[in-house]
Amino acid sequence: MPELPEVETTRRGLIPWMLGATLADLIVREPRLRWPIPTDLTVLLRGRMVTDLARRGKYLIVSLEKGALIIHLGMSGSLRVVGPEVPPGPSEPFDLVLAGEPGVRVRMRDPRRFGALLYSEDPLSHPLIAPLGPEPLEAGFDGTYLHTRAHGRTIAIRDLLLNGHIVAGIGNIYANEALFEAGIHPGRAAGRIGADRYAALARALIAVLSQALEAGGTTLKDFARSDGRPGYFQQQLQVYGREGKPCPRCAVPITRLSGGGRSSYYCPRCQR
DNA sequence: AAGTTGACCTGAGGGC
DNA sequence: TGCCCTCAGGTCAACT
Repeated sequence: MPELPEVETTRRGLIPWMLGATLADLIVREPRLRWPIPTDLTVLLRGRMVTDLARRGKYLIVSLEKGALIIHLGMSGSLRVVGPEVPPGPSEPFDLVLAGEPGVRVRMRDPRRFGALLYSEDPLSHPLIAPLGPEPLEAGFDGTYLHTRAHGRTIAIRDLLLNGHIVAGIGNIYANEALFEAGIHPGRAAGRIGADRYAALARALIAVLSQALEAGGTTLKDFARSDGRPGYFQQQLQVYGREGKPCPRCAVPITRLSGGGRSSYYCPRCQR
């Protein structure tokens, strides 16, 4: 589920609660996520203060006085701030309990268990974080960068965009939306797209991600902000999930290409 | 090296 | 109502 805008929305929602707070406890109800939650983590974390809350791609990095937590929401994850009186549901693997009388906690919900809670002394050197490509909403990302990385490659441009080692934080929704915006067919070989079109694609990615962020992300099914509200960007989706519906630009029906895992949605007329 | 496929999981929705 | 099938926002590991 959560791509860059959803993870960033989550980060912003958590900041007022977590920044400067001390971790009183970690309650693990289900350690079997994508990687097991380390067994000694609870003891390790108690009493440590949160000094920073950052995002890298789709990863949240909770920096502590010493070390950091790395959290990934997988396909179906979300983090919510709840009081101690709220009973945990069956798909809620852990709570990060904040120190202080009310017993406020950050509760992970993750039905498919593709998420992760890991610990690292040096998160930026962690094998999951270090190889990530540039942040699309920061300096250093533009059409020239994409064009260079795509040189000579036959992989479909949609799949190149999904590779976090090329550019961080892009998932299937925003890859499809940006390709529509830029008028590029999702199946086109990445190495056969010119510099000018990569410039348009980089601009489209930045625009789509920024607009989604403003809307609080996209909620198709599972995603909730840290206060429980949904995102609203699904109302602005142009092609994703709109198979058979008219292209907003030319009214030709949107095509869905499944075959091989994740679907591509595109306008067969506007996108080449 | 680059590209493709399978694997990890649960839950929802459609067809019969 | 219920069963079976397909599909889903991610991404690593193991293949070719």
